[in-house]
Amino acid sequence: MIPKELAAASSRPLVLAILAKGDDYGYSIIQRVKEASGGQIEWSEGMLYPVLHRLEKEELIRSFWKQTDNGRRRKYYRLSASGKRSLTVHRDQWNSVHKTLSQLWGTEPCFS
Amino acid sequence: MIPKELAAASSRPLVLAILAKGDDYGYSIIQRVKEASGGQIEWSEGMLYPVLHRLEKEELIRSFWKQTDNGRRRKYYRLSASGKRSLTVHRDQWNSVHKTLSQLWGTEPCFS
DNA sequence: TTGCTATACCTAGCGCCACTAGGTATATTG
DNA sequence: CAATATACCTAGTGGCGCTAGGTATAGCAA
Repeated sequence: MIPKELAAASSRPLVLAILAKGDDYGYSIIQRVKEASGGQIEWSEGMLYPVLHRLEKEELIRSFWKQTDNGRRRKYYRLSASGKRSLTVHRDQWNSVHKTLSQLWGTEPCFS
Repeated sequence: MIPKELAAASSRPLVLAILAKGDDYGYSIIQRVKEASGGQIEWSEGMLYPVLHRLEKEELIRSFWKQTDNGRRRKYYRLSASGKRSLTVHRDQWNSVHKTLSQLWGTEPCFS
């Protein structure tokens, strides 16, 4: 279980990172995060959708509707140019904090 | 500049990690964090003191007053047994998220 | 037919927490 | 005798995860 503060800090970077790999929609993003984290991170819909709406409002991502074969509709999101830039900023900030924490924990800092 | 969500996620782990190295007081903790982060993380007092009070309320840390030579008083904090346990939990949660992010960013995950 | 589950979207209200913007007090320095 | 650094505190605000609901379609089983 990931505490809410850590969830808040990682939600934007995670969504941006996933969309950097290709367009995706909400329900699928939740499953991807769970998969990528080995089941450690389990997002609720009530957590993700507001994040997506905020990112779209900030124009870091754009949305468009798509129909599947069986008629079910999905709202896909695509990373914008500024979203790509934002992703690297988030990554640098994260790594900066991670380096500090690793150092204090007495383990080797991770420069990746 | 570290965004507020990332600051929120790292404040507890950072304070616990610093106190794990020895007793310390508020004003000094702010400087230690700035130093340890290479100037990247600059905490305000209005951010740190509530954190310390919360941690004390949760009994993860304990406080005691001390007089310096020049007569100025300082409120020192010490990590409790449950605080030490909490530190490792925070570290594991952090590393879990970090591993996921690193993986999605396409860099080698950091297992430290 | 009638549920039940999975998929797929949405939001109002609550509570936590960083941050702003103040306040108090003492020691040092110009 | 101000200005700065040290050292503590807190009320109010806004952002955001989360709970707990809602809507709707597809597929499957009783």
